[in-house]
Amino acid sequence: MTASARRDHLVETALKLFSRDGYHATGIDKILAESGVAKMTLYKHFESKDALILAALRLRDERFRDWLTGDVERRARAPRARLLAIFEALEDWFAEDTFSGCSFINAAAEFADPDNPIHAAAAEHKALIAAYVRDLAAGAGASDPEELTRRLELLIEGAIVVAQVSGHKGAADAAGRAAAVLIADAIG
Amino acid sequence: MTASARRDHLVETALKLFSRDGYHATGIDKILAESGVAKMTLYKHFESKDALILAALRLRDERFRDWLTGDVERRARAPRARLLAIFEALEDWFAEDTFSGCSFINAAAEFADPDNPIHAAAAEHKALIAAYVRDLAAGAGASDPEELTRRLELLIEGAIVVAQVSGHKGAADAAGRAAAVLIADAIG
DNA sequence: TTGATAATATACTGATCTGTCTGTCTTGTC
DNA sequence: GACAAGACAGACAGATCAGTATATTATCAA
Repeated sequence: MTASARRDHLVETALKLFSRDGYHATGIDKILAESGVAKMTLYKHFESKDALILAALRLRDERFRDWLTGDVERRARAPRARLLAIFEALEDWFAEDTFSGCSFINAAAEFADPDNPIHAAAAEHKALIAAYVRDLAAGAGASDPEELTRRLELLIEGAIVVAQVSGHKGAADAAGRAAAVLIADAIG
Repeated sequence: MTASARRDHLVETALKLFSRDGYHATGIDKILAESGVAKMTLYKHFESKDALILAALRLRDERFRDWLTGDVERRARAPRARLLAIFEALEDWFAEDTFSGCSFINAAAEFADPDNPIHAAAAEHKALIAAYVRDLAAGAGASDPEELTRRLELLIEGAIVVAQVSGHKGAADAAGRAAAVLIADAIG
């Protein structure tokens, strides 16, 4: 196994455990045992646990946005339909048996200080998602794409939280219905 | 100081630190140092740290719902107006300098297992909030109060998350405007 | 084959974690 | 004032935490 493949495997394992068990609750040793990587190898690639967390979040960000945009673009073609397709995609996500909320919301919860780089990475991820929504909202002809984006973001984040905290997997469905109303109001 | 006052002070301190720094990141020793209570006193009142977390969440649930309903009822009288007043109340909450998200969302993030009593307490809190919204939605004459409640819940949770993760304190405002649209759609 | 590179296992810091134990001191009550 | 209950401080257990040091083994190119 090459060095960069080992690094990737480490980050992959870290992401899985951080997402499942949380950031503080997941110790370095558990990640090492699960990945079969030596401790010195970890600290050759990353200067600290926080740096590993950041790498895991970067991987998650990349992977999640690739999946979301790909899935949405497969489901629908017109921007307006794609806005609604976001919520169909969310529904599939919530139904995964490994679903345990959004890694970024969870990270921001554990690292509450906005100046913490981990918290900042979470905010950055949300900003990138919002940018994607904004493109679609503008393409759909919303009179105020910014405002529509803000509103749809609320539904997206709300659906994620309700699905995770209360276990209502139908949250995405309800969010989709609410989104339809808000989109109609914003476009006419 | 009487025994129950000491217990209350302990729970109070625990709630403050858990909310500010997180549940795993806050050690028993820090709570004891901050509250000036001896370790044995803690373990006389609570059998474990988890039991203390549960007590802190119970206090928070009680206090938050009292504040929310009181604030909403002070702001408006008609059920429909009260539904909108919820978002004005949220705005004030987000503006507090100690605001660091919802203790229950954060707890559910750190204790992801739905069977964990702490996670269950978070779900219970959200169910009680939803019940309050449902009463208002029914009183406002919504044709489907359940559905309107689901939708408003998404906006409420979404606003909390956006305010915390992205620091957009205006999230409550946007949520209120979206709520107005959804309420008009649900009532006419 | 040789030499360099890199990953390995293991042991070790020193701190911190939850939870237990002991013995002293304060408090309230009769 | 005597007594009992409860809270105190502080040491301790045993585990785990992040991170470092060392010495051995595997890999791979020249």
